[in-house]
Amino acid sequence: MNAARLTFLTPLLLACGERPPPKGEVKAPQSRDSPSVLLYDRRIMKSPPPEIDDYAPQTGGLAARAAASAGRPRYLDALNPEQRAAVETLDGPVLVLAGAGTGKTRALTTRIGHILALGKARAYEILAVTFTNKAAREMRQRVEALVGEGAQAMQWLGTFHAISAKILRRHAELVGLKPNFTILDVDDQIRLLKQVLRAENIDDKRWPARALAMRIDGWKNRGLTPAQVPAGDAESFANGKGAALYALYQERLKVLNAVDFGDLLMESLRLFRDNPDVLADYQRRFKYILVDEYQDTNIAQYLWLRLISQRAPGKQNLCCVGDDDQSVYGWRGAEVENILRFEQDFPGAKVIRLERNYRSTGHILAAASHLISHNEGRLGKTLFTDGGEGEKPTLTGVWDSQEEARSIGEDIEQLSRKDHSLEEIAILVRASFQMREFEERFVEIGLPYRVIGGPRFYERLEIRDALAYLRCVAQPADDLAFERIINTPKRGLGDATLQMLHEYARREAIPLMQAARVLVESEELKPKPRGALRGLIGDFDRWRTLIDSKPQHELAEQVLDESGYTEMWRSDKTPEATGRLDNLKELVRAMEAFPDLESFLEHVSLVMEADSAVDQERVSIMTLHGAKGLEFETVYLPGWEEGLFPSQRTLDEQGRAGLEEERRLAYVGLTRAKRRAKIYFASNRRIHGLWQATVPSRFIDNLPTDNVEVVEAPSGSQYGSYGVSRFANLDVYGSDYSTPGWKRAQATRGDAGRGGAARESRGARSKQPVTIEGEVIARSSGGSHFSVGARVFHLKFGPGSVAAVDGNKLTVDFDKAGRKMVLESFVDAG
DNA sequence: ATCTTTCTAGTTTTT
DNA sequence: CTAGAAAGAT
Repeated sequence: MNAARLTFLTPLLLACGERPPPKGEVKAPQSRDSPSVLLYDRRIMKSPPPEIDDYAPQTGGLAARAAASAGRPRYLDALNPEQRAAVETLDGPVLVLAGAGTGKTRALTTRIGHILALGKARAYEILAVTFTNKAAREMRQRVEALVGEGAQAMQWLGTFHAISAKILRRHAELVGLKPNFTILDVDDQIRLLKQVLRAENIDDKRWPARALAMRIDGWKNRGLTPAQVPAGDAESFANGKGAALYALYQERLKVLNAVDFGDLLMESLRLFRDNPDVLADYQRRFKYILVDEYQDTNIAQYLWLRLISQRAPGKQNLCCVGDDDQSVYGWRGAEVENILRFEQDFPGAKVIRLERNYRSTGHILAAASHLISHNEGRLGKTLFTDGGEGEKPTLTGVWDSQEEARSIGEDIEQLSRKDHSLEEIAILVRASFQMREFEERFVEIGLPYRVIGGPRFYERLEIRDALAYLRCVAQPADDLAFERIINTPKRGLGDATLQMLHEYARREAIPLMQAARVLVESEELKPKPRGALRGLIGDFDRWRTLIDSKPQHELAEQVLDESGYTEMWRSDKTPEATGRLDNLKELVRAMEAFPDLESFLEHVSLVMEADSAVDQERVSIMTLHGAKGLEFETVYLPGWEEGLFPSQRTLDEQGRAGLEEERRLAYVGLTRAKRRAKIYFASNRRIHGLWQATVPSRFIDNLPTDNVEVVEAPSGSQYGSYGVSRFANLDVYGSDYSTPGWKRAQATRGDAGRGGAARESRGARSKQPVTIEGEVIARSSGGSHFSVGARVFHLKFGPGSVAAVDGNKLTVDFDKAGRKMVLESFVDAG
């Protein structure tokens, strides 16, 4: 205990003005037992961002200014009373419920500035956790803008995973790891699981490694070790072998000295539980804890926070900021319950609501608020704005997804002609397959666009290959990396050779690289692979001698050239080869910014992203999930159809909770808009290659009539007139609720149909030309039920005969288009 | 060992 | 429909 306390003081002393000693002489803060801890800490000193223990208040900085004017600091004046409360309520647990666009980040960063200004804690005594690297970066920048250079001393500002990794490296030995453990990405994880499955003779056809990976992730999200996996859960995979496979996987990870993302949290939990003194250190160190996007925390993260925030009773200076209405990551383990339960979890917690919205106009806010009010499990907030009413969100029905893209494209061009910046326009889709049609259309009309969220830089094939080479150089025991590149480019080292290496490596319990080294000297291998393998090992040995003498980016270039990897793509004639070569160049360039190879690799494993330059003005196309936290003048929300949005799958798997999460997603979408929100739905959409008739989303019924305007698709549109009649159909479906999705919703949701939907759709109806509506209703309610064999005519598919009838759905064999499932109301008697 | 064909499955995504 | 992966052919 004593030792622990003393070591804890070390950084404190350093902080009081003394410069840290030169690198080589650094005394490890946690030098209790393991020599490798010391080793690691030397490593850290070199890595970015540097550990700055010598923070001193800047002369022109905030602290100084605050001290000078003994009254209330200037920066508080820029806040509204609630935000100010969020900043100034420093002691005890605080939950800030921050609605969309209410200045959440501002409150959070100002709070950090405030703590520093008052001298309540030093920068390195504040723990600030975010979910994404982007959020962390943004927070750092904004704190920096507030307090100057001091923000760099925020060494505990980062993602849950980055901070856990940092803690774990310091105490790796205590959880059976070496401090230089590797962090596996999803790809490695799956390949490792495949090996485990094969070793257990489990058919990875029937039980795919991906599925197991998902389960294991799920367990880790819930903080469950293999032994703690509930029996029922374990049953569900490979006839009850789930938990056992999980255990085997963990064993393999330990052997490889590796962790996956989930382990970063799991292992730090274990570290804290098994080593109360270590935990106590951190509890003492972090005088103030701030958590962003609390609604997205999973159970493991919640447990982690609970442990680390338990200082002396009643002194949990924990401030969580979040919005229960924006919790959209339930499917990957986030627990809305965490935020709903905050007051019970942290007794005496103060709850502060930020409800003044600075982003959207009145109508948009009203529409969004009304929509979300259909959810039940929420803490409840009422957003308001002082800004004007603005334009009403619009609702447009179109014939099919192609017309949707066409129509939105035209709309954007019109805005663009009126000097609307393309940067301020976004198309937010539910699922990424929706993006393609927009891309195709935009390419056609020459509208510059940018797809956000696609495969990220570091996830690309060529980048992963290149990284695997570098990992092998830096880390000869990295089996997964070695395996990845052993035959890339082709060297004639195929399955047979790899199999042999594996067997030998397992028998001798040594890394693959070492096994290769031994086997090359033997006669086990045929001459050809033997020579190739010897060459490869020789290359790696040579590159490895250069680690300390050559800058890492030059080394990388050399490795890629000499291995033949660059050549492989140069001789590749496929169209994407040039792009891949460019990416490799970009990778080498990105490496220059790092002090050495190791710190680069650490950065990459945690921060799987690279920033791309903003060149030209472009429209953004992204998923609703990807749009969280962003804002745009104009937002297009296409694809509001049952089955797509809300997603049928979510409904099937999560029931009512899933529906509410989807609705929150709709809320997130609407609240991204500052001035204009434009909702679209199509009557037909191609799903898995075949055209399906679709039904407008029930969320459309959740919108308030008074704040939404129904508009026709642009008149130039090919199906303009159908657009109107299709929209009239909205009422037909909206009021007879015979769709499968609706029935399911009613089954899962006790109070379904509370009348709201019906009431609202009537409003929408009043805007429609009566004649068309009458016609459509007459046709639909006239009960013209088709029977098997009847001849029918469909606008898109032409003539056909009915093969089967299922409620209002018909299976029709069309003469030209083949067999399709269509809704009864879309066909006429032929 | 590698190239070609066949099959199958198919949200959302960060770390 | 279409990308990616696994089995089959050379």
